[in-house]
Amino acid sequence: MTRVLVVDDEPQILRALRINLRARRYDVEVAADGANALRLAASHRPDLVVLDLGLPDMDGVEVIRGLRGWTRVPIIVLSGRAGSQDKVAALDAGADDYVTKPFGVDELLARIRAVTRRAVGAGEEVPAVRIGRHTVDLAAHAVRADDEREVRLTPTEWHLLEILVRNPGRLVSQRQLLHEVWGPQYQSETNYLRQYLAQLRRKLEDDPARPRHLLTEPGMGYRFQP
Amino acid sequence: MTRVLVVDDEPQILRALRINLRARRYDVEVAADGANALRLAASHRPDLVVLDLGLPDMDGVEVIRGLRGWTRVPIIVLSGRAGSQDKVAALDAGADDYVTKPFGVDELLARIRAVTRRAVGAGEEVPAVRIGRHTVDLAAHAVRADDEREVRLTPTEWHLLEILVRNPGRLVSQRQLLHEVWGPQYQSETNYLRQYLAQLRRKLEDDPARPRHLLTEPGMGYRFQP
DNA sequence: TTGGCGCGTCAAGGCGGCGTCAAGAACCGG
DNA sequence: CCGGTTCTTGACGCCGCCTTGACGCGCCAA
Repeated sequence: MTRVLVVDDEPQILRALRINLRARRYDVEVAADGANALRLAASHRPDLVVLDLGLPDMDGVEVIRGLRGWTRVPIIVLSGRAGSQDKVAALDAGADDYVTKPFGVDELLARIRAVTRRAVGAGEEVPAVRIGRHTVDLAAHAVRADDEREVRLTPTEWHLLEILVRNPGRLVSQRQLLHEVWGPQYQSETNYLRQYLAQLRRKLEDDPARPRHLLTEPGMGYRFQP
Repeated sequence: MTRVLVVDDEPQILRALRINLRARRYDVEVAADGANALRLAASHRPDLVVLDLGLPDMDGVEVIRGLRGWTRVPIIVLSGRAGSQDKVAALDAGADDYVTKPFGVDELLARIRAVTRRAVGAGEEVPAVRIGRHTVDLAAHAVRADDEREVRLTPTEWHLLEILVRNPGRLVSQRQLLHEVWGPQYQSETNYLRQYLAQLRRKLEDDPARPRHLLTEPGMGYRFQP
């Protein structure tokens, strides 16, 4: 059964969605604010998140980022704001769809079917990989050495490592890395990549001079080798 | 570069989308009716289809079904019809997103990024090809020998190999290879091709002196034989 | 038979890209 | 306001990739 996490602060919408989704044989969890949403998502691992952007405690886009830090679960955004800026921000933060209130329940259900249909086969991921003597736990956003010592990574280092780890064995182009970490206007500043890859190797690889997991493909990009 | 097929019968919309997408470095093909859309999709294998539902020759939902019969390429529907029924029908036929006209270009671009982002690594077909004792994985940009050893290719070698492999069994002319790899101003520098084909054979063929997969067609071009 | 063309092969040089170090700028918490 | 961390920018040596030239061979036509 498909598990859905519905995040909204308006009780009547929460109730309406719960009833409709339960009737369609979905397994429904609900949260009324961002903090609870992130907590529930981590503990219950839903197959889909329906997220209202107008939450009392934090910005909806921040919730998206919080989820995207460790999971690729489909996210459908509900919002009263129909502005182009809001849509672009939410979608680029990692949302899969954006529905403007007021919305038809039929339409929302169809969009739910659309995103979940595509998600099957994407497969559950293993958010814990090993690099040298270290374990990278994407879900916990932490790196532990074998001797229990924590390794600290800066935000940029995390962002970079995350992209590479999410594409195990695959080459990731320099352009793609620059785009995703520094923004679309960066595309030739490869010195950034050299700098941060060196940092990551220093912190993670057994022999930073001879990386075995964070590999350079000269002229093309970088590759994480499990 | 991401290939986009835009299907619309209104020339001004076609033109606006083509300009905007080209400016964002998308490779754009256009079609004005459903029959041409299906034909172009089959021959050019786009990474994304933007489809107007109001076509002169056939119903848009039929186009979606025609595509879904053989490909999981992401489909974004454009439509002037805002009715719930139309949205549900298109989405359930296999569309990934539904945008109502008039739409903001920024929003459409964001939705394009959203669906393509999800598509990478998901439903992609697995273009893994064998040459001699080696497996060429185009998606991962990697070559593995049967004994698990990685074979490293330079960017130019990759570029060349990719063109040949994407045209299995077909003759690719020297001019086309030079154009695509070195640029339009190169057309007679066949020594480059000799040089790099020899490299590829050395790295991939069992007996580089007697290639069985990377074949020369004297005076014309080269051919990849699966 | 002989010449020419096209292809495969080898070798050498230039140069761009990569890893590295270092220092200044920007940012954040106290 | 200050100290520490993080990010940005510049410089430099070196390795490897791209380019280029030269040579031999086989095929075809004259």
